Amino acid sequence: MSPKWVRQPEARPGQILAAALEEFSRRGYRGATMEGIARAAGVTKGTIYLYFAGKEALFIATLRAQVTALAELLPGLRIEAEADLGDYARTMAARFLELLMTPSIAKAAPLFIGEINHMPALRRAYLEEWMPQFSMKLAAALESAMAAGVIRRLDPVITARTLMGMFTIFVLTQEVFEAKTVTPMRLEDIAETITTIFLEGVRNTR
Amino acid sequence: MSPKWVRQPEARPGQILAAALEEFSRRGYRGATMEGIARAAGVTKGTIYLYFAGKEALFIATLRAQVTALAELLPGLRIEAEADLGDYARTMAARFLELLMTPSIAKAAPLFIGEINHMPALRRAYLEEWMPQFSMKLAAALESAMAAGVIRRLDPVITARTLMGMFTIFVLTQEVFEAKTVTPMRLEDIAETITTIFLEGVRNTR
Amino acid sequence: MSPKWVRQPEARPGQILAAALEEFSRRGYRGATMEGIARAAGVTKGTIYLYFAGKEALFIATLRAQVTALAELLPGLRIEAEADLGDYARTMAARFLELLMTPSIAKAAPLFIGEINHMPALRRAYLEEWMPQFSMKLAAALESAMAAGVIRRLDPVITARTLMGMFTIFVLTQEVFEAKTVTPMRLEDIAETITTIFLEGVRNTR
Amino acid sequence: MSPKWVRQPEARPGQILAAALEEFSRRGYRGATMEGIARAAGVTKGTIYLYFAGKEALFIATLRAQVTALAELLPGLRIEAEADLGDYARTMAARFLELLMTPSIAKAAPLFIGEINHMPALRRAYLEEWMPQFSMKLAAALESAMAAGVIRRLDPVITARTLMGMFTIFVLTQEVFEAKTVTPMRLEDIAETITTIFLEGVRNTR
DNA sequence: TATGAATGAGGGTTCATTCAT
DNA sequence: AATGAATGAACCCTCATTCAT
Repeated sequence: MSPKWVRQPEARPGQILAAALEEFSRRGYRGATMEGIARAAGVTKGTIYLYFAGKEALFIATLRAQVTALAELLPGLRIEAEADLGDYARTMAARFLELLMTPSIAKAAPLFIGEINHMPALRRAYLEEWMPQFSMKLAAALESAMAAGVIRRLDPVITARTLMGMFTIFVLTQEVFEAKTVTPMRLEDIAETITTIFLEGVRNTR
Repeated sequence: MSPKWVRQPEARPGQILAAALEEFSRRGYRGATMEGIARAAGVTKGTIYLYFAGKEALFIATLRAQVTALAELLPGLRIEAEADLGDYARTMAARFLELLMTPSIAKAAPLFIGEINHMPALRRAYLEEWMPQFSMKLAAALESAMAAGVIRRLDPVITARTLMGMFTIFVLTQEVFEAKTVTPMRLEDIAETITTIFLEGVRNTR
Repeated sequence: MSPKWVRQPEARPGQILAAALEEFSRRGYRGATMEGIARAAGVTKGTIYLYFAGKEALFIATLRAQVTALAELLPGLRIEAEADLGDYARTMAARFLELLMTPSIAKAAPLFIGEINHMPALRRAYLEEWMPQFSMKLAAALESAMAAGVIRRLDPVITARTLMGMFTIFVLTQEVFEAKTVTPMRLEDIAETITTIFLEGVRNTR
Repeated sequence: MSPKWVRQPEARPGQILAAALEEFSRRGYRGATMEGIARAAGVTKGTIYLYFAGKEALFIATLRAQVTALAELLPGLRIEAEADLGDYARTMAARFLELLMTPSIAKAAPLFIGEINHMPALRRAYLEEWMPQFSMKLAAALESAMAAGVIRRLDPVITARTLMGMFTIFVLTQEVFEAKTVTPMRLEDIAETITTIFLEGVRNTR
C-alpha cells in the first residue's frame, strides 16, 4: 500500500512557491488563502508552516524568487560605443522585455505594487535588497555612458527611472490591465518604440 | 442642547470618499475597514451604506473621484507647431506631473494597480470609462501631431503608452515605493528629463 | 403644488397593518423589514413608529387584526338537532373553510405558529385573548351537543381540537406548504371529507 | 498536560445537530445564533463550518435529522382486515403519537412551519424528499384499504391529509402553543379520540 | 403628522494559525 | 515530515430604532 503522503523536504519549498505565485496572482494577497495555496501545491495547510513562517513571509519569499530569477537572467548591462549603440540597445531592449514578460515575473509586478505600501517587511526587502540590484545598476551604467560621452548628460537616476518606467508601464498595461486583449501589441514594436524614443532622446547630438 | 448629530446629506459622500481614500491608501483595500473609514469620516458604519452599496462600490467610487478630478484638471492636450513644441511640451509635462503628484491622485494609482486584477467591476470601470478618457485621447493627439508632421511616425498607441509610462513610473516610484525619502527628485528635473527624452525621441528630424 | 405627503391619521394604521401582513407573510417576521413594510404602506419608516411601538408590537397587531376579522365573520356555532345535523354541518364546514382560506387569514396562521414560541407577548395574546374565543367556544358547543345526545360523549376539549385540527391542517398544507400547486384540492371536497369523517365519527349511533 | 481540545470528527456532526435543534427551537431560526449553537455544542463557531455550509444548511440538516429519525421509527403502515381494524388502528395511533411527541421531533414541527415559506431550499427538501415519505405513503395505504373495501371510498389524498391533520394539530397545540401547561391531555385519550373519530368516519358501513 | 438621515449593536462568515494525531 | 480538525479574532453588512428637520 502506498503511503498517503511522502516526505519531500527538498522539493516542498519550490512546489509551494510556485503554487503561491499562481494563487497570489490570481486572487491578490488578501484574496489568496493558505488553503488554496496548499491545495494548488498538493500539500495541506499545516505543511506550509513547516517551511514558511506565515502568509506574509510566504508572500515575500514568492516575490523574492522572481526578483532572483530576473537578476540571474539579467545580462550585465553595459553600453559601450556609439557605433553599435542602436543595434545593441534594440537587442537588449527586446531581450529585457522578453524577460519581464515571462509570465511568472510579470505576475509578480502588480502584487508587489499592491502590497508594498502596507507591508513593512516587503518594503524593507525592496529598499535594501532588490532596488539596489536594478535601478542603481542601470543608473550606474548610464552614468558611465554619459561620462564616456555616448549619451547626453542628464540626471542618471532620473534617466534610469525613466527608462525603467518605459518598460514597466508596458508590463503593467499588458499584464495588469490585461490590455492585451483590448489593444494587443507586438513585443518587437514595443521594443522598437521604446528604444527609438529613448536613444534619440539621450543620444549626444553635440 | 446641541444635537447628537447633524444632517449633511450633501456633504456626506465627499467626506466619506476623502476618508476612504486615506484609509484605503494607508492600509490597502482589504486592510482598510468600514469601521475605520467611518471613524475617519466622522460618521458611523451604517451611514456609509446610505451612500454606497458596499465596500467594493465605495472603493471604485473613491478611485473614480480621482480619475474625474484628474480629467477635470487636465487641459485640452494639443500640439500645434514645431516652433514652440519644446517650450509647450515642457510646460505641459510639468503641469501634468504636478497634477499626477497631487497627493490624492498619486495615492489612487497603487490602489488601482493592486486590485484591478481581482475586482471585475473595477476592471470594467477602467476599460469602459477611464482608459478611453486618457490613453485614447493622448494617442489621438499624437496621431494628429504625426499627421501634421510635427513628430515622427510611430505607432500612436504604443507611443502614447510610452509617454504615459514615463509619467506613471514616477508616480509609482515616488508615491508607491516611497522612494521620495530615499532618492528624492525635483519635479522640474523629472519633467525636463521626460520631455527631453520624449521630444528628442519623437521629433521629426527629416 | 401638491404636498409631498398628506396627513391621514385615520387611514394610516389600516394601511400599515395591511402592508405588514403582506410583508410578514412574504418574508417571515425576521425577514420582513420596517423599511419594506413602510414602502408597501406608502409611508416612511418613521411613520410606523407613530402608530406602533415597534416591530414586535406591529406584528402582534397584524395577527390580532386577522383574529378579530375571523371572529367577526364567525357565525355563532350551534349544533341543534340530529335531523339536519349532516346538512347543517356540511354547510358550516364549507363556510368555515372558506373563511379560513381567506388569503389574509390563511397567511396569518404560519406566521403565528412560527413565532409564538419565541415571542412572549404573542403567546400571552394567544392564551389570554384568542384561544378562549375559538377552541373554548367550540368545545362548549360540542359539550352541549353531547349533553343533548346529538353526538357521542367524548372529551369535548380533545374533540374540539381534533375538529380544529382537521381544518387547520388544510390551511397549513394548502397555504403554508403551498401544496396547492402540487396536489390541488377543491374546497368542497375538503369540506365534504372533513364533515363526513367527523360526523360519522361522532354521531351517536346508540 | 491535557490537550486544549480533542479531535472528534465522528461525533461532531451529531453534537452540533443536537445543539442546533435545541437552540433553533428555543429561539427560532433567526433568533438562534451560530455562536450560541457552537457554545451549546461545546465547540467554537468556526467548527460548525467544517461540517455545515452555513446557518441555513445547518437548519435544514437539523430538520432532516428529525424526519429521518421519524421515518426510521415508523412501522410499515398496513391495514389488513376489517376484523381487527379498531384495535390495530388504536395501537398504531398511540405509537405514532408517541413518536411524534418525542421531544426532539415535536420541536422540529413549528420550526419547519415557521420557515418553509421563506426558505426555498427547505421547501425543496420537503416537497422532494420528505412529503413523499409520509403523506404519499399514507394515502397509498388508505387507497389500498379502500380498494379492499375496508374503509369507505373517499379521496385518498384528502383523507390522508385529514388523518395527518388530526395528529399534527395535537403536536402543534401541545408543543408549539405549549398548551400542555394550560389544558393538558393524556396521550391515550388523544389517540382514542382520533382513532374513534377517524375509524367511525371512514368505516365502510355499507 | 411625517420624513429620512444617522445610529450602533449584533450576527454570519472567513481564514490565518495552532496543535493533537 | 505531514495532516487536518479546531480555534478565535476580525470584518462586512443589516436593520430596528432614534431624532433632527
